[in-house]
Amino acid sequence: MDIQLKRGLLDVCVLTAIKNEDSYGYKIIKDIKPYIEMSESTLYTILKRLEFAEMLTVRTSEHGGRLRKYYHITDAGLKRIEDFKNEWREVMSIYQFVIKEEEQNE
Amino acid sequence: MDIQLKRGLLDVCVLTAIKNEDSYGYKIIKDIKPYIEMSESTLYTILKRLEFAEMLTVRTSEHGGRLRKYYHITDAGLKRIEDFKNEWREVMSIYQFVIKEEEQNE
DNA sequence: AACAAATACTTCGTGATATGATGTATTGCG
DNA sequence: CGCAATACATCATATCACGAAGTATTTGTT
Repeated sequence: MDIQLKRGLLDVCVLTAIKNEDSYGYKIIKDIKPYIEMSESTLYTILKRLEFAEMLTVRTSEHGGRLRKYYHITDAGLKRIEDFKNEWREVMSIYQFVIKEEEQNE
Repeated sequence: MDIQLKRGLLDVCVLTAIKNEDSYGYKIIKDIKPYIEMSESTLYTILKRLEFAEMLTVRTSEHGGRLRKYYHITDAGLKRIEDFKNEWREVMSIYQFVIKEEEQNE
């Protein structure tokens, strides 16, 4: 999938993945995979960015001898998802513009 | 509108704007404006990129004493629009993922 | 026991890109 | 004359996705 097209979706996908239940890096990637592919370096970059933006909080926890960082969504994170939903109308109108012009030639 | 969300749409919007009729920078911005805002520096950067990628060709022409560069879409440009349309299914599945998870909380 | 694969997180460098700021130059209008 | 509109160009900057490479443990598999 085109990188540029992904850019506007990745942050919201990650937030969605932790919305109903706190989750950790490795699991987030696997949960999102059916919808969108994301490398580890990309995910951890995003998680750091979202933490800095206070859209999620982090809690470190031991699990089977391995370190795990659990991410928890904040109100700002929830609002981010709402904003995305509201902006989707604009996105669809742009999509319609592309499709409409297209049809004139078919 | 969120910059990241725009990134995947701008190129295709510009190509769509010149698809049915050759056009020039200033007009493209005005035609697209109802759908998506774009500064001049952004547009000319995009036009140069699309020219380099051979998705459009340029023809300079005099018009009322003023210089005008007319942009004409190529087959590769048309294919770019087709690819965008095909990728839209993936985009919508991601959108559904966000919406679906959302509904579980409402 | 040896080895691979899976789990889990981190850091660094790079290339792509949207945009503001700034500049040049002409036409048209009041 | 002055200003907005027309029309294009360049530069510096900040953001960001990603590959590469690394560290470390656990869980199969042979």
